[in-house]
Amino acid sequence: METVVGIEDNDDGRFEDSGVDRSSSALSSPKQISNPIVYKLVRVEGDGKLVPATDDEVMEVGDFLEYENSEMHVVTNTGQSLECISIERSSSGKLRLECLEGTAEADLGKLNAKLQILQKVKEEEKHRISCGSPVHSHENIDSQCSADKFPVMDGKVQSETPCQEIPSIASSFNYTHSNQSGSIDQCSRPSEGVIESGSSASAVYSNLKSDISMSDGEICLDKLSIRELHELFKVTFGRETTVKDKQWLKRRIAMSLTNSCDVSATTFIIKDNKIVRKFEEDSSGNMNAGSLISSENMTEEDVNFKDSSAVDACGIDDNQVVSETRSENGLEYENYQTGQRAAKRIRRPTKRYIEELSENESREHNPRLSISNKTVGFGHVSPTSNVRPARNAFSEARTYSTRLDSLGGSNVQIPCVSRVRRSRPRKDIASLMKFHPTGMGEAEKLSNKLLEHSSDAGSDFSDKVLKSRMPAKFHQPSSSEPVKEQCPVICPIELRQELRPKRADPSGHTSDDNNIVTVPTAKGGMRRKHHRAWTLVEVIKLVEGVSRCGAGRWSEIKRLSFASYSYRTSVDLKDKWRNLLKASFALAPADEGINSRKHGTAPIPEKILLRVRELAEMNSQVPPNYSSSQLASGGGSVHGDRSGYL
DNA sequence: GTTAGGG
DNA sequence: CCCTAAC
Repeated sequence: METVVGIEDNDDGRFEDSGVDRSSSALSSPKQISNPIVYKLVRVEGDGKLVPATDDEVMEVGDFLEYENSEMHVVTNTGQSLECISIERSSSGKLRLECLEGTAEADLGKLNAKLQILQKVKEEEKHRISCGSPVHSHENIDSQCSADKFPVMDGKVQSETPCQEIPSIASSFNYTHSNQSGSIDQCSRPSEGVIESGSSASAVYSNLKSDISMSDGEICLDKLSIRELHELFKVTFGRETTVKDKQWLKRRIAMSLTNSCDVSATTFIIKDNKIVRKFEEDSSGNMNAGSLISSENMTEEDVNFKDSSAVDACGIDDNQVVSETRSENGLEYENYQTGQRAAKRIRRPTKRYIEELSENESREHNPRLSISNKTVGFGHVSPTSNVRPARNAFSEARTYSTRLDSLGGSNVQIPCVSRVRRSRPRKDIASLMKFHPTGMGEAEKLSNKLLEHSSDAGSDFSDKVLKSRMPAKFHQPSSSEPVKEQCPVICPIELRQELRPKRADPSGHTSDDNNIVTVPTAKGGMRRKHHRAWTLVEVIKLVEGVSRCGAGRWSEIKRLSFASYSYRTSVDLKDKWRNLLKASFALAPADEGINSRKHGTAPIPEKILLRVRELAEMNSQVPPNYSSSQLASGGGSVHGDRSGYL
């Protein structure tokens, strides 16, 4: 299920490349895997090296993971990110980052938190590695944050409103990327899509890193005794843990912290002092946390954090700020939890709120997408720990939403194709046609052939052809003997049509299924509009049906003639008939019989129109506009008895 | 549920 | 094609 990725920071301040890579890879890998995120469990040695977790450790982790998973779900429900990332900084000075992914999907927030943590860690590493000097102006930090947000925004979705959490996440991602791409060579991952915006962000990030770089003090959850961890856990989760696994506890706490980011920043009493101090000491760690937090919202606190972090980097210590910002250490996390929870909680709401908003918006755009987002956000977070910022959906879910997969702090943007398809039926049909040789085309061909036989050869395959042909056919019969001839003609047509319908049906179904285009209505509701052009065959059928059943008996006509056309409703028939009627009367009386095909505008064969008119007359459906005179002109042809037509 | 009419 | 009123 989940593996824990441990990233160590050596006191040296450098990340082991391997370690980083692992983390990144692990993170990245998840996206590949998609749902199941597999993390490698790594243990951080005292020296800061990453050591593959032993079976026992794995077991522990597994328990932890499971446990977490259960919790994770809860967390996810709460809106927290599934993954728990705990960053520990051992006294030795190594920073340990643990990422846990519960089976449950991680909330965006959690992911964000993770990412942030990871970023922080990375940052710290970077700092250590690249810069020993921590000093950077907060501006940098802020800019970074903002930049991160933006990038994130871009990457995820073009969310107009920056979501605190999301931004934070984004920032975190960015950070990670930036770290990876930029300062952190260690991170195997090259910054990718996310980085785009991140580039600037990365630069900033690098700055941050420098700022963040942990000077010395590291707070390590590791340092904490199990009991302490338990307490922290209890405080964090409100329940006691029986788990004895320190790592697990750490992770959990880290998770809570991540959550806590959302929840509260209050420092943990027990560890607060240590943590706070440590945080203070470790600007980098705090910075990370701060960045996370800040990312969520550029709240004052965040700013403070950043500032503090910056300050810390500079050497200035803001205990409070530091504590908040420094989440890396378990202590820090704790602090966050306790102290910042409130802030985080506040933020969370914003997040969710934002998400919801985004979702709503996205929904408006794409219901499905929005839904998916919702699911993700609330509890359905995909195992992959995908973070979908509402923004993604928000941006334009339709086309795609970028999905951020954070694994082990690596951020991946995965474009998600919105479920909603707006392609038109035709396309689908075309596609279907491709797939199904026998599709509409053939049916049409058949119908065309029939038509050709009956009347004249329409060259066109498509409806146009049919139509063109049809008129001739109809025309002949109508001219000579509307009833009889028409019947024969019609019959073939119908047969063809029938054939076609079957074939068409698939297409139609597909269209229905896939092609349904949802159009946002002014109301905001989605309106599914699947447009299927009426084919000549259909028109013919309709005419026939009307002749048989009489106009107005649409349901019956549908049953009889359009049984195969699932996509044609009685209303559709009615509408079409209405249009036909209109068209038929619109035709110049003189032209009626013969050249009926109007200018190219009216694809419908004159003959058909004539029939329509006849039928209309018979049924006295003549549109008011068209005086009887017109009908009269057509009247000659009109004679056809309904029975005859039938 | 179907039909008619309007948008 | 969709929506709604009316039957």
